[in-house]
Amino acid sequence: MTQTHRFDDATMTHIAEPREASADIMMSMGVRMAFAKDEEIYGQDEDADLIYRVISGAVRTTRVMSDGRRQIGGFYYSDDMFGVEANGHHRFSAEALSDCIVLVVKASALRAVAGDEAFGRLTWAATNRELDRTQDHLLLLGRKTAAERVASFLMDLANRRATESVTLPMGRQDMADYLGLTIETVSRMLTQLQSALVVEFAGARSFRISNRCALARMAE
Amino acid sequence: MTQTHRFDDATMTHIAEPREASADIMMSMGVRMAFAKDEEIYGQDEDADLIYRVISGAVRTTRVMSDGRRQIGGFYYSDDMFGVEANGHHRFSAEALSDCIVLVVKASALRAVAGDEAFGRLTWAATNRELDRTQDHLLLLGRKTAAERVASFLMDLANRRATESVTLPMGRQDMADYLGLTIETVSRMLTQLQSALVVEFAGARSFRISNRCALARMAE
DNA sequence: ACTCCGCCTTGAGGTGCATCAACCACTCCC
DNA sequence: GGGAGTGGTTGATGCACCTCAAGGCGGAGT
Repeated sequence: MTQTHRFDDATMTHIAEPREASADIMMSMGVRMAFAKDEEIYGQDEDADLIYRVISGAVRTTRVMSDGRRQIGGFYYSDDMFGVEANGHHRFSAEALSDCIVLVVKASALRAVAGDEAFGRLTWAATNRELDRTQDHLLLLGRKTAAERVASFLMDLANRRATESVTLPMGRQDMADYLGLTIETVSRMLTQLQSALVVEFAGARSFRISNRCALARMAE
Repeated sequence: MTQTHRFDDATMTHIAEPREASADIMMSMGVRMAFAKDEEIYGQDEDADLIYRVISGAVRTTRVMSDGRRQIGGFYYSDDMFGVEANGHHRFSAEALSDCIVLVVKASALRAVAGDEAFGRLTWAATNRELDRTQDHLLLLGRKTAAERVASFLMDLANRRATESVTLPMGRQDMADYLGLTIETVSRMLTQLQSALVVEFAGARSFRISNRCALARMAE
């Protein structure tokens, strides 16, 4: 979990400033679009001339294999940018995790107005945050046990939020497809974490960390 | 495997030009360094003011958990750049896969000489290729079976090379740590692919694809 | 040739997670 | 309230991969 802390620090320092600087421009140029839960925002292999930013709700990016196996690349919450691609096409598809509102801006237009400099900073920061997250995710999928994956996931989520009680914006299937597990295993690990008095659930979608050290230890 | 093809195409079109353009500058500014097999090139969490490029031999990047479990992030071969970081520190460590020669350039100096423009293109291209590879890797680790992982790996390797017979530059342990498996499982899958007449090995480190379609199908 | 050594393969057995199948808790709608 | 739908949990069983333990094989040194 030192990885995650490092990443969070980076978000605070390097990225917050340029993100804020260009945020106003995005806001003024962008179009707000509403998406219903599970609605597709863009598809895998589609051309990507738009960049996106979550205003409210949450978004997931997914890649699906021919036989239906699904891998979720990431979750995006308020103020997170997504859909920034360099090669001009999307490598994942994006779907609304819940009903949500997304700010959509035409990349070429943003570049023209904000200038190459600011646009570059913006996309660079987004891409880099993405790479960082993906690399942590890689270790999780490659080498962590089911219990560690679930613990890591809850830890990450709690770190983003900073509130006492955390709401899970996604269902078990989405957690499973992010963690490379099945819903049943996710469920079992969650009850296991509860009986170990590490986290405490109020309903299926809301939890509190009872023992942060223990959770960090379990996340490796 | 469409993913991988897409990536290869992208390398050819988008990236080849700027990479070549800045290559000369890197060559002229850089220092050639030799590393012995398994020698560390840089360490995880070290500061990153240098960028690297493989001249000969090969390199791996790794992340190690406290209890010794290891995940390999990627392999780098001739002309591949690695070690390009945005936040100024390395998220993986890098080690020589074999005796190798690496071109090392100070990032800040390269930027000063080549100009922000060219430097930006170079690092952007490198980061983006990295993200692309890592995202494919994510699906592999999250959702593919052992057989599919090994098949994908051989396919990728063969696609990079374009020669009839392909030499594996790494041992079984490195393959395993890249694929999220154990050496035994990797070995078993390899013999399985051989008995299915999909690939043919000449010794442990060299193979030929006998049936490319079958291999592609097995890689999903 | 012989032996040593690192690397790879093969086998036997165990286990962590998947699979299959109930069951439970909510919510919605009549 | 009853019934149906949706999402989550729990249990029994199976299997894919891991673990542990022997070999086999090829290169380097003598």
